Amino acid sequence: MSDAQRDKGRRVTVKDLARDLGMSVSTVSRAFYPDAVVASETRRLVLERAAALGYRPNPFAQSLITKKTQIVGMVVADLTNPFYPEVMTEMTAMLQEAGMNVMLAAANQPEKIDDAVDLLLTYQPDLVIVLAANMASHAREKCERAGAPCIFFNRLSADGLGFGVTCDNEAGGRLAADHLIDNGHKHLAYVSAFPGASTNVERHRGFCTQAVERGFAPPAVIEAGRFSYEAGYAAGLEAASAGRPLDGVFCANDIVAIGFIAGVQESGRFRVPDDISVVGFDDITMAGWPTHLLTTVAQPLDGMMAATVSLARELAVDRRQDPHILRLPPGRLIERNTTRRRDGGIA
Amino acid sequence: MSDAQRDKGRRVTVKDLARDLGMSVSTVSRAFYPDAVVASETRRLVLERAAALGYRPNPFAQSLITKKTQIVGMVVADLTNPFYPEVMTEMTAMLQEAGMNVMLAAANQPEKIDDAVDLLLTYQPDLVIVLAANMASHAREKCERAGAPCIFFNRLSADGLGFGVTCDNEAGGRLAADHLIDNGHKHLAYVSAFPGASTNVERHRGFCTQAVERGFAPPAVIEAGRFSYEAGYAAGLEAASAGRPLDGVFCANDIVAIGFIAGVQESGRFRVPDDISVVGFDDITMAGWPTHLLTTVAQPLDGMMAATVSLARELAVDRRQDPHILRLPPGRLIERNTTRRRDGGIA
DNA sequence: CTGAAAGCGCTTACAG
DNA sequence: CTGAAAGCGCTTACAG
Repeated sequence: MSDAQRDKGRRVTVKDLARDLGMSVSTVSRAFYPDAVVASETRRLVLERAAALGYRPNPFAQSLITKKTQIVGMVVADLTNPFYPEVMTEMTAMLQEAGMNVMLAAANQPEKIDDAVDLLLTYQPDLVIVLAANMASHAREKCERAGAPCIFFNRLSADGLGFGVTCDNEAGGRLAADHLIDNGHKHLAYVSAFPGASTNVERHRGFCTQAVERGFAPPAVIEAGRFSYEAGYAAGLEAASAGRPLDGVFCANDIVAIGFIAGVQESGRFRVPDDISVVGFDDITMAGWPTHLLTTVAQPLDGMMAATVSLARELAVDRRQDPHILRLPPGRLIERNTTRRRDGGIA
Repeated sequence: MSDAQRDKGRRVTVKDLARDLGMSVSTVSRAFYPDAVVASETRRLVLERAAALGYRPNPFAQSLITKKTQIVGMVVADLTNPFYPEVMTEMTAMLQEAGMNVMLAAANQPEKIDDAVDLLLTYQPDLVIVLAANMASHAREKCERAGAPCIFFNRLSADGLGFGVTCDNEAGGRLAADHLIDNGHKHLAYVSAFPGASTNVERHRGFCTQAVERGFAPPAVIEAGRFSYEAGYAAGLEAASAGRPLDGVFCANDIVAIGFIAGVQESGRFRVPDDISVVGFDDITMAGWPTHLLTTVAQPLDGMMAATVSLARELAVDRRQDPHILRLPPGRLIERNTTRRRDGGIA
């Protein structure tokens, strides 16, 4: 029985492995780095024995020297949108398959997100991925000062800085406008969520632009104010009571749309889709449930996650890369039961 | 300008701080440990200067010596239940407030959860919290061998080992039975989710026991098989078509109940609550939405999370504690719109 | 009460 | 190609 195995509670270290193999720790260590110069037979021996003993290098000791931690910080807040939990777990799984670990920074109150990020930075993540959070600019700067570039996923940084992975929300907004217009809708409106969110602004702009280009007046704007069911619901109730003519609505995202529809139905004055068609954005799982069957513009989610993970791998190796924004084409508009053709539709 | 400040990119270290203060690193280090013996004036000076320079001890260097990492591993999988994202982020926020950081282990396929846990263990978490995952026993053993006790949240470990924080699901099942029986329901059924889940088993048992004690036959069991909307939906469709008499249904949890109701409605043969009353379990946010207004047994979520965090703090200090299970009383039954009184009700 | 020294588990110049 | 040595940033006996 080897020394390493005898000592039960303790992890196997390079020293154990070196003694076991009758080599120096330097040689053993080098065997784990493909670029390091070691006799190939030596390397084979080391790796074989390491696997047998269950040796795993201690990442803390490693990072003390290499200044890399293989840790990805993930900042989340404001999880009223079911879009993000899906992304969070799926992307964590992908990052773990790439050998990186995810450390979470979460806050139950927006103003505490800064403390959470501070604590996270203590562990020197190689980079930080920001989901959903309205992270203040100084938080991003703090990350970068600590050597961790930030990738904003879906929603971009308010100041436009940092890395970003998103879809072409403007093109998505255009798809929604085309769908409603092609199906004969005349009275369009946009249900706006958080005004400070790039996603909200861009979807609105695309929807508007396309409507105008196709000869319509700029669509009315209904302010929901936040990306949540409750906000959508209130907006739906209010819009139904306002008495303004309305037959085609594009909502900032799915959860707002689902709330909006409930609000409209609740009003008892109009029905979806009989009187009003509603289009969402994201295609979250819930949108496909028989309960909702929401017509929506899909996000190119797999592509966005793949792009984020691949960018993360690059940044983990070399932080010095110019920040840029990756914008993927939106997914298709998925027609379900919350929109229908009106008289005069051309589609 | 101090040495530390001049050197922009680099973090302030104890050495910097010691030089700045004209003390030894030992003394500086001790100042951060309340139990260490240092002149109180010296400690004051150190802490003051540390705050000014933004010094934060490097947790990797610390953990190399102390063998504590202040890292909590959180294992998640199978996130079809919206209950868990809420818990995950809220509990992360609470743990961060207690100075601990959360590292995630996620897998998009159940069989990969083991690799994810292995990678996680590399970072030597002080303990592991298991959410939702059907973590195999050997994974728990692996954690414990690596020095990280496991806390199972909500759903207990299949082998009953490890720490656990859950609510008294059996009492919750009884509440559901009482509510339905008090309101005159005669034909009860339980919609069963994952048969291997302690929550499923216990809720079923409580519901059954209480019905029998009150003079009813053991309620029928409708197998949904999983804790998901889709599973509930299929069960609802099937139950509505089966033609068996049915007027009061208790579902394994909210998301199953929401799916079940949609399935029943879809069948067109019965309506909720006019023909069939449905009770869920959890009181997730969605249950309170006007779309659903689900009658449900609430989880004592705040209590469960507080208990978990406090147990985590204890275990982070001393791992040697006998594993035990904390079982909190269930929350109230919240009556909403998916149940109604039938003739003969006594309530 | 404080400081010099050893050491946690690694990596990486530097010799040989 | 390999090994001895230094060092990453800390903590903690051990002297004094």
